[in-house]
Amino acid sequence: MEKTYQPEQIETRWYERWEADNRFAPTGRGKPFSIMIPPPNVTGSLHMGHAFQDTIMDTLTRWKRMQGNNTLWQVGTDHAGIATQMLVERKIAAEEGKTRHDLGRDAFIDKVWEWKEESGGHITRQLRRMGASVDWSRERFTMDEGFYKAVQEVFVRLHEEKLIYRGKRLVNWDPTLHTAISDLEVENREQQGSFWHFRYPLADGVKTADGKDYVVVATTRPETLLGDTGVAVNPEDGRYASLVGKFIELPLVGRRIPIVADEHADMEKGSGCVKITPAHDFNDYEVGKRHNHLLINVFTKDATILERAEIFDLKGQPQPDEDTTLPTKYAGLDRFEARKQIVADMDALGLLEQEESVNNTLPYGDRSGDVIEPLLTDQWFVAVETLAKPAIEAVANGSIQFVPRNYENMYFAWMRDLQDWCISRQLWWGHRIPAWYDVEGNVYVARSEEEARENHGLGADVALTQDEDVLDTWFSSGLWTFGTLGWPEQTPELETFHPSSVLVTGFDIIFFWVARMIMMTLKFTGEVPFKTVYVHGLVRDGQGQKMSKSKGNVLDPIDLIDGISLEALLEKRTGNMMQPQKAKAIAKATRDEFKDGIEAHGTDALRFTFLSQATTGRDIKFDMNRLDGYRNFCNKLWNASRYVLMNAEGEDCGTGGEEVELSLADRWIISQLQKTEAQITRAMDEYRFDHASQALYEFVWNEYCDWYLELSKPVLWDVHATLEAKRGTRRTLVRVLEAILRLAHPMMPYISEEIWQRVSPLAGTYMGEGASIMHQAWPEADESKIDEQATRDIEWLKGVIIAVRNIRAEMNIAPGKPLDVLLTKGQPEDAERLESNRRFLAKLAKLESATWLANPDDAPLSATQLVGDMEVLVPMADLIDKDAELARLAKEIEKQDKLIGGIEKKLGNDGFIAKAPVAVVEKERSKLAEFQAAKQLLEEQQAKIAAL
RNA sequence: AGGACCAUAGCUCAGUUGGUUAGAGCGCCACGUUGACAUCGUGGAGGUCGGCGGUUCAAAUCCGCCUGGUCCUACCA
Repeated sequence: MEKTYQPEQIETRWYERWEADNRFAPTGRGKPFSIMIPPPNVTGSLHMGHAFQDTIMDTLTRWKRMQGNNTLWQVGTDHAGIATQMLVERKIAAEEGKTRHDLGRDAFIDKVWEWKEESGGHITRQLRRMGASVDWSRERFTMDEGFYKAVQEVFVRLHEEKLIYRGKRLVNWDPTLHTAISDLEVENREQQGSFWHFRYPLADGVKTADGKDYVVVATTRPETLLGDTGVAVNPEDGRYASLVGKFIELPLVGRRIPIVADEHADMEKGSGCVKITPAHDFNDYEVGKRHNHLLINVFTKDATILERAEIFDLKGQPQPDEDTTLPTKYAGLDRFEARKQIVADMDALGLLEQEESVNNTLPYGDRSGDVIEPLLTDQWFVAVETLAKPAIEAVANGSIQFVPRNYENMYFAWMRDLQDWCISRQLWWGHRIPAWYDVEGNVYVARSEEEARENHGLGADVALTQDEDVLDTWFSSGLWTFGTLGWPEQTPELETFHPSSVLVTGFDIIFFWVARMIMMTLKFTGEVPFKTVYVHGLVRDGQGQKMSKSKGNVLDPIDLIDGISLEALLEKRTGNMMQPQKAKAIAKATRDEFKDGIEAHGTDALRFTFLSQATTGRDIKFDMNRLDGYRNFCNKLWNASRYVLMNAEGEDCGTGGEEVELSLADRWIISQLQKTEAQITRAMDEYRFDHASQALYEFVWNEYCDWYLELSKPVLWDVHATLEAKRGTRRTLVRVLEAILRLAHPMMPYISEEIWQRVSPLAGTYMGEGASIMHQAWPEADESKIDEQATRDIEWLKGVIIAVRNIRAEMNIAPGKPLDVLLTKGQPEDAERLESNRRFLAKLAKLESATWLANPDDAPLSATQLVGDMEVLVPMADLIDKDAELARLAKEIEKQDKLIGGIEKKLGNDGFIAKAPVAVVEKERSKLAEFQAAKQLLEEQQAKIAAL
């Protein structure tokens, strides 16, 4: 073995081997366990959030596989409609100077497929680097033929049940991308804006109660004035009661619009009057509905002003008889230009009462960066109310459990307040809506054009055209768990692996994906999509900032694995930026944080870091220092294994079941191993990967390496040790290490496999050529091997060793100088303990001799330490530093005093004695006795030294 | 504005049903090249558990208020 751990030499090799040996596929034996990967964007690349999530899924999968489950981790990618389309549009613009419209729909779609073929492997290659044990033979893509079938089927069936309908409604419109987008794709950003207070003149000579011939309304979007259909006042508002039913003469437009009473108007806000623009505001739409207003749309799809308004009733029917006149001067103006112009014109008319500066939050499209406009368009919707009921029930009755539990509240909160879901997108890349129109605009929903004709008796002479729009990506990903298993066919996979066992996902998409999956899956399979939802936090940078390309703080997991030079990192972060002006600041921040670039750490260390940070919190501040630490941990494990192999290979390890003699250390480490196995299994059961990783770390480093390996040396290097003793120690060394490797494997697959291949033959668990740790049994704790006596004895031994080391450090005695040590007082068994552990003591504490002193009064002048109530004495007649020792003792006594004081206070409290459980009181009393005894011994020692 | 979550060592985080001498890793200080490992070893320093109040014999832990932070919803007249 190499002297240090070199991950790059083993990782890729092992992954290729596992994949070639088809180790990832379900075995077909055991209880089914399945995880469906949350599909990443096919043309995207792996970010830290993916890497984190994939680590958790792989750890679960490998663990369940080792436990003998029939395990499927199914992988796949998402077509990510808008993101992918934009990417390809930008690419053809750059390379060919063309738009998608220049190419036409079919040619453009071909381009997207080409790009998918070219770049689609990127993210799956990265997944492989992370060690993901996914069944590649079952890889799925949301645009696959089979999956598209499922999508169509769902659409058609929902439509048949009238749970999908088409309507003219307000949606979040992205004027740059020309499509509706979901709430998820809207980012609310706060900023400085203006609030314009306008005077709206009353028609017909009407006056307000205080004699004015106008009312004041305020708006942040003056351009929507053109589409106003009324002014609302609160029904309780005495100031305006007389105006209800009267009219306004809408400035600039001249339209007569009514004043209505509606509780949407808040008496406290502004003047208490609010303008109503049902076609351009979600709240106003509701108000308009209550008062039967028309919808007056004044925007084009580019959010410029129309020449003539488009007027519809609330059912979306055009109203050809209405007056659509708009002022000609605004026609064609961009909404923000129109805003300026309208403000200026109102001002010129003396109707601008005030311009107020306010902070307000505006919706932005997260892809385009454009301000989202509520716009009236024809869209397809899912009526979610009936779907939501069983979905709420499934979580309420425990069929689906969230981990951590508190996310269930978030789920319920959202589910209780559902809006119908707009599923159509004005894109080209995606699942085209299975609906056809004839020339009259009648719509036929079917699985194909043929079926549409058949079902509706339409002859070949009737021209049909398919809906131009595609479905929201979340619509198809809502079908992910069952659509990928072959539904609507009743496949064996569907039978075996659905419902899936666990969904691993971030809390940010609970609403958009998790909730919709639950609704759709219950509806179409009658089953929940998954039994458990493990919700993790968001990976942030070391400062707690969200990682984003525009902030220039993203880390590529692969760079943490392989390392990257500062230059390459700078290029990655500042090259090809959307906002080049930020490059300088980003470069500086990057130089400050990574002045020498990033070292290679290997996949296992990265995975272990993620797991150790997988706590129940919502933010995961990625910690480079911990990454370093866990790389070191890998090295520790590596070197411990080197030691074991050096001492075991070619030696008698008792593989054949030969007689052995187990030392105290052997019995102790075996006992500790059982506890660790139980601990790790429990932590995994509870999804506490931080606890699991810590338990492993602790056992490997602080018990196996720090103590057991050291304790094995006196046996192995002792020429007088019996054959059985040496065999016993070697057997324990290799068996415990072999178990460690199996425990580590789900978390650190590569290093555990690499070492296991060498260790397992020695441990007698080798299954022959071609065996892999991947399919070995998960270690089960054996209670009968827990040896509390051994634990106590080792604790005693450690106590003595630490006491001597402590004296050395405090007294400035060279670490290598052999010492003569005396033990005295203590318990009757302590003398025996000394006898049976002399060789361990001698080696680990570097003693010349260790002697039991029957009569404490015979003790020479010494530096002392307490181990329980036993004294460890290092005679120091010649070299004692009186002051140092007195100072040390004083400190110790002070510490004891503090403890004693605390307990005395407790015991002095009558209420405590009367009300606390007896066991608690007893415990305090025995602690008090212990501390007092210790203090007494220290004081005796202090007196002795002081008398010098 | 409403709601949720969070606040523990210099940093990143654990801390079960209230009873622990409040822990870990990293960092820091001192010492150390014995044959697994300097990606290491040994020893050590460092916390009034955000603040105030309450419940209790007992609070890091339960409750209330305050401060600070994050997120969601809403407002965006």
